[in-house]
Amino acid sequence: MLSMERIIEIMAEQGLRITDQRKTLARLFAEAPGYLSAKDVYDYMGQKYKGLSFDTVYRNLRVMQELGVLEQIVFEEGVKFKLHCSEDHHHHHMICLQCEKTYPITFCPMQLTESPDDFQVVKHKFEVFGYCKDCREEAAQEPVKAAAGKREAR
Amino acid sequence: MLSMERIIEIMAEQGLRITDQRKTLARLFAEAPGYLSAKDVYDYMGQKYKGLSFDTVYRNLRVMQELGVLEQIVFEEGVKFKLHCSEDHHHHHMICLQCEKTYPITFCPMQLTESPDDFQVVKHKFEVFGYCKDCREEAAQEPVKAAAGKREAR
DNA sequence: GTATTTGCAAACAATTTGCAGCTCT
DNA sequence: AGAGCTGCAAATTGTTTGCAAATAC
Repeated sequence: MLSMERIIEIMAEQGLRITDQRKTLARLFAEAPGYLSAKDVYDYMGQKYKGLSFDTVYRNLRVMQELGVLEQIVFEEGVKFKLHCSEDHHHHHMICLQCEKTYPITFCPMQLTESPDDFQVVKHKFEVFGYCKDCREEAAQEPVKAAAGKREAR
Repeated sequence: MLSMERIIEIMAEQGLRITDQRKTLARLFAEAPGYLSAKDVYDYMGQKYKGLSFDTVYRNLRVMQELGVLEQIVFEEGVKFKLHCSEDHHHHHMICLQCEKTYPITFCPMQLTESPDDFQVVKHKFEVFGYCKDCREEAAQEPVKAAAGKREAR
């Protein structure tokens, strides 16, 4: 995964200016374990920069996404961002519903899927959602939240 | 797949009123081959009902979705609707990027995916996008659009 | 010094809500 | 008749834009 320094470097190489705000943003994503929404970013950055505006957050998220530093995913609950996976081999993710951390799945179902009716495959999406080990252990300690971990897998 | 009559029946059973507009809506979905956005529905319905308002469309889509008649899917381009799959066995879809028609995939990759790190799986998403036979043939006739069919599969 | 960034306000798109009148049953 | 629909206007949410002032290089 990219380090904060490397992110800044990439941005600088493209002629972008390295503002204090962008450094913080780079650090935030370099350290964030999971997905972040625009609001998450705004809330976090807002602590440090009073008077921060939402549009700047959006602008920077977009710039970083166009640069290939961030990847944007559409969840049912909205759009979220995280560092673009640098692994070059194609892979998928297991995503924790609690902490939103992702775990790679090397297996790709596409190899095993036969295309009926001459369907020409262009792209595919395979995502697994659930609870990661850490969150399950945490849940086991807090009886209130434990129930959430009990749903049936399918 | 549900027929227009069956949809109306389901709605009536729940004490919902069967308005002319809802009948048209039911027919639209019963006959639509692919996904429809709220705007698609509005545009179509608007032809017949002048003075139709967007909020009524949204309200009816929501009602039908809560009833389980429609299913809602979030694409990158926005939210779309289609009749809920009545097949009771779990399955996935191939979705045509041109006509948005869907083709069932019986194979489920989840059976073959091992969960590392004690990840407790709750749900998963597997969707394949591409061009269906019909749209490819159409594209082959129209040289302008043919290029769209040439992208690499992965 | 100059091109980029930023915050502000305002625009925008998609969706939801409150309300008064109209319509199905 | 009465509960449930509908259209209207207005509110909400999420995101984008134009502009002048501030800042990085």
